[in-house]
Amino acid sequence: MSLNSSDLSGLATAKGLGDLPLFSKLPPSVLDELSRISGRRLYGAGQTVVHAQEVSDFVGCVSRGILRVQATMPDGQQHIVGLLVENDLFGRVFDGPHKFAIEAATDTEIRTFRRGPFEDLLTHSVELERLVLLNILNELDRAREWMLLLANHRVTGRLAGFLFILCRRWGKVTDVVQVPGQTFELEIPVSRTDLAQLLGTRPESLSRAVHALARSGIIRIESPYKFEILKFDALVELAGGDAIDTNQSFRTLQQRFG
Amino acid sequence: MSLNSSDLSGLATAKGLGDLPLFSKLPPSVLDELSRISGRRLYGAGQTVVHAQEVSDFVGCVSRGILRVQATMPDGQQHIVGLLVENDLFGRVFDGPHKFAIEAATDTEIRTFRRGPFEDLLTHSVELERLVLLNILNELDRAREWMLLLANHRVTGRLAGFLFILCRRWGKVTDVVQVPGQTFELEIPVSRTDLAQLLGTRPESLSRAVHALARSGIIRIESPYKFEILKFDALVELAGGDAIDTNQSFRTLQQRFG
DNA sequence: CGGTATTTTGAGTATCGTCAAGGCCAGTGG
DNA sequence: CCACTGGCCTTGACGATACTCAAAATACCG
Repeated sequence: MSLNSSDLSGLATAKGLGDLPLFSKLPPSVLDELSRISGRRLYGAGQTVVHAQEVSDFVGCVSRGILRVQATMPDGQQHIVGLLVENDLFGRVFDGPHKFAIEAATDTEIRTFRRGPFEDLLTHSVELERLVLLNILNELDRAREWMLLLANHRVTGRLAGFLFILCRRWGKVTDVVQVPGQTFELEIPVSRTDLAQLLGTRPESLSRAVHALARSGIIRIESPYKFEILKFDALVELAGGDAIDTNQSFRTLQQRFG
Repeated sequence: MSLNSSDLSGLATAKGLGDLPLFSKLPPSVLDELSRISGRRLYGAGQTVVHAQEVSDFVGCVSRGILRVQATMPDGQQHIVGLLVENDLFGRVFDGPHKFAIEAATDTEIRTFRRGPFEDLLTHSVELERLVLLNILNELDRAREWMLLLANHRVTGRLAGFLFILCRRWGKVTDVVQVPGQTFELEIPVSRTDLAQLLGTRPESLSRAVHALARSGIIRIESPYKFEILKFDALVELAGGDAIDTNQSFRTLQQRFG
């Protein structure tokens, strides 16, 4: 996982957008410009990438690891409102300060683009503009999915919906989901406290919910951060009316993995 | 920020975009193009503007009334994930089908733009592009605010946060908020059932919460759909850690209204 | 004025939050 | 190498809150 820093110097950085399949379809000239204003950053788990209210001077893209988008309450508590994984863009293009803080949930590598030049490039490249627009639009849909998830009244239901979304959304992210045979293996490198905040509950209740799912034979707890999904349809049923169209999403998932 | 409509008569209103201050700062040529591909539509309360999974042929902007963005569950229940008010844009630019249905919560008038030409215009006009991008970015932030709101464990807290956000966000929307002296008068033309879904609870619990707030002297119930906010700070306190930075938002609100 | 839909209220039950204690793991220091 | 310590996860018991079901009151509309 550790990247040798010497690999990053010189040519690797100049032409090194190969680690970002997100941009792979852009025209070479745009890629060239992008790589020119680009840099890499590494964050350890828990480090802050962007502070709330900060006017950051860069736009970022996650190339490895997980970032959490969170708000700090007046009383000091922190609530997570989103997670960013591989190929997720973040940054307030054309806009003012960030309204939420961004912290590394795991050791994370991000690709940065200087904001000013990126905005210029954005106005010149139709392709890049589309890319960014669609990315934000998708993020909006995901946020709304989260709202549906949080609207579920039972903690087990919210947890089931969460696991379901993870399977669907991060199906291709090797860090998080593996597919041994017919079951999924999820690794969620987030503390119980964080996960509880994310699902709008307390660590104790979340723990009970996790073990309730395990007792029902729906999941298997390999470690506190590693689950195996045994009964996918039961998960969907528990999620109840959580996801937008569980059926369609499930079909998509089945098509992808057989 | 209020633009006299007569000021626009030469450019915008002549072509009929004067009702949309959102676009007022765009260059005349773009306005011209916009009005050329534009139309008006009226919807009665309850009518569907866009079906879920539908690939709509237009991009819309609310000029009057309230739209609700909602998902239909497998069991038939409907959950609201967002509300659209005056000057809110909606539509999946460059993208596939809508993931959520859009219905009129009240009698609503929207301004439509044919999607293809709008996308073309978007790629040609930097200003319009920025406008759309910022609009979506703001919507994303609002969705995340909603997540914070829904993360509150008590129904009264969620309701308080909801009322707070309404005051802050629709402070200028005459349809919803009036400012008689020092108190706010909110009109929420949404059924209790819808409101309950929006806040992740049941109509009964919501009703109790509303009357609990009334008994505490925080609000006054004028009618089931019309409240007067009496103690704003108490509202904020009940919302607890709901909004991102209640303090700053409150200051903004105070500055706006004295 | 009457009929219908919506809101409100009430009583009982389930779920969840809270407080407290125990167990597991990793890092630390003797 | 082992005991200790601290953090995190888990478990248990209790109280508060919210959901369910049912009925009454109110508002809305013709």
